[in-house]
Amino acid sequence: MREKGVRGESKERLLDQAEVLFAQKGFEGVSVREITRAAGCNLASVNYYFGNKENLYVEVFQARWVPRARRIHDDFRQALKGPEPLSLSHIIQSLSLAFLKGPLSEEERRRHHQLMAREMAQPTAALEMLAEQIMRPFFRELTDMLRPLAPEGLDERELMLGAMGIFAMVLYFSFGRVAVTRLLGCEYDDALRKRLSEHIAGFSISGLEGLK
Amino acid sequence: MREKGVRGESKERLLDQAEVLFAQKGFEGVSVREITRAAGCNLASVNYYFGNKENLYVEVFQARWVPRARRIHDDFRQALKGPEPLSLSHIIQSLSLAFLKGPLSEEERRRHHQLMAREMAQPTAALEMLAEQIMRPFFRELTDMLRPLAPEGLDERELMLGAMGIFAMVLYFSFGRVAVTRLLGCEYDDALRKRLSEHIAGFSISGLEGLK
DNA sequence: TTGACATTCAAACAACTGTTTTATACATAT
DNA sequence: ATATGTATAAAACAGTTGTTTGAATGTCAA
Repeated sequence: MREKGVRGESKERLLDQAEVLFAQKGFEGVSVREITRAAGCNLASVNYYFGNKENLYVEVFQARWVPRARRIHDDFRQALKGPEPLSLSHIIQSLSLAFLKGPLSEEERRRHHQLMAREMAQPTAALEMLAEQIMRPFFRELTDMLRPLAPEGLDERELMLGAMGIFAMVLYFSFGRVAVTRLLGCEYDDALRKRLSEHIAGFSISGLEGLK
Repeated sequence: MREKGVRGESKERLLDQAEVLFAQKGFEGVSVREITRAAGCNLASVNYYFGNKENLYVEVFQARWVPRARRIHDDFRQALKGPEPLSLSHIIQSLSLAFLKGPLSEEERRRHHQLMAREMAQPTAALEMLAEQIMRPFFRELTDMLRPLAPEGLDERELMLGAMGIFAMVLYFSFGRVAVTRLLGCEYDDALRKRLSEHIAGFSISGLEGLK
């Protein structure tokens, strides 16, 4: 039916550019004109493909954010595959590494975390979907891994909170990079990222083990 | 000179309502008309008192956010005043308590953290001022307190990161309440807040002590 | 070639944006 | 009484917003 090279590419370009701009300036901070201009499409194409601006926003999460999240989770699982038995330290270190460095490029990672941070600060229809499809299953998987290793007698919810605390720091140090560098008085380069990742891992391991 | 009862109250009402709305929907998400309507003022009053919308935004931080931050910090210092010598546990517990419960009402606290979270995700002229006037001095004060108690040989920057990690969790569990409750599957009530505060304190104490 | 469908485009829509203007009221100080 | 500075008010400004329209493409199967 459709064979032309350009066919269907507009929709993808729209999703690409919309993701970048939404992450940068938020839903209200970007205009449809800005998105279509960046994507090299006509103004009407957003409404043609997605019905309206809000649907495009949700679709950005569905078609871009979710796959990226799956890549991170896969990267995390891969790091745990090995002959040696799982240790608490190994799990947490792999976890924070997967989110702070992981399979994404520096640019992708910032976009990913920023979109997530925006949703948390001002939830839309997208968060409902993310919680259902990604966040809840992943946290379940994670706590299932941690449970047998955690100090015995540890509350189930305490375990969940521990995992969320790690994410809190990852998100904070990632999307709050401006504040971080301003406070530390240094550049946000690879050296700092490495340091941050080590810090979070070390902090979290002791933190989790102290939850008894 | 001015005696009229209503005199000067418009400006205060504008700041009040602007803070609420900016926290709720962000700078671009709120219109000047919405603010003035909520404040019961004329449309032109924003430009009359503040010159333009952006100045109003910065002034919200200067006139509302900063004093609130000082109240929290004072509350923290007050909790540390006592005959017994300072312990690491005491400091961290007081710190997370001051931010998670502290002197603010539940409503104020959410506004406070949300405004901060927005600035971190998308820094404006306001963050420059906050970093200078509030964040940097407070973190300095905090690290000065922690230094003699921390495990010796601990990097200065490691100390700073530890303090920031605590804030990360406070911010996360506070402004990300929607995600938190959705994941935990429970209401964000006083019981949960208490639990969160205890968790962060416990987690952070072990975390900081493990940074050697 | 025909008809059907998918896609792009420029133009227009009404509604809303931040800001400015002009006029009016009011209390005070001279 | 007059002038002064402060505050409120309605109306208008020019520009942008998301969305819709209708015509013009191009592509495909019959």
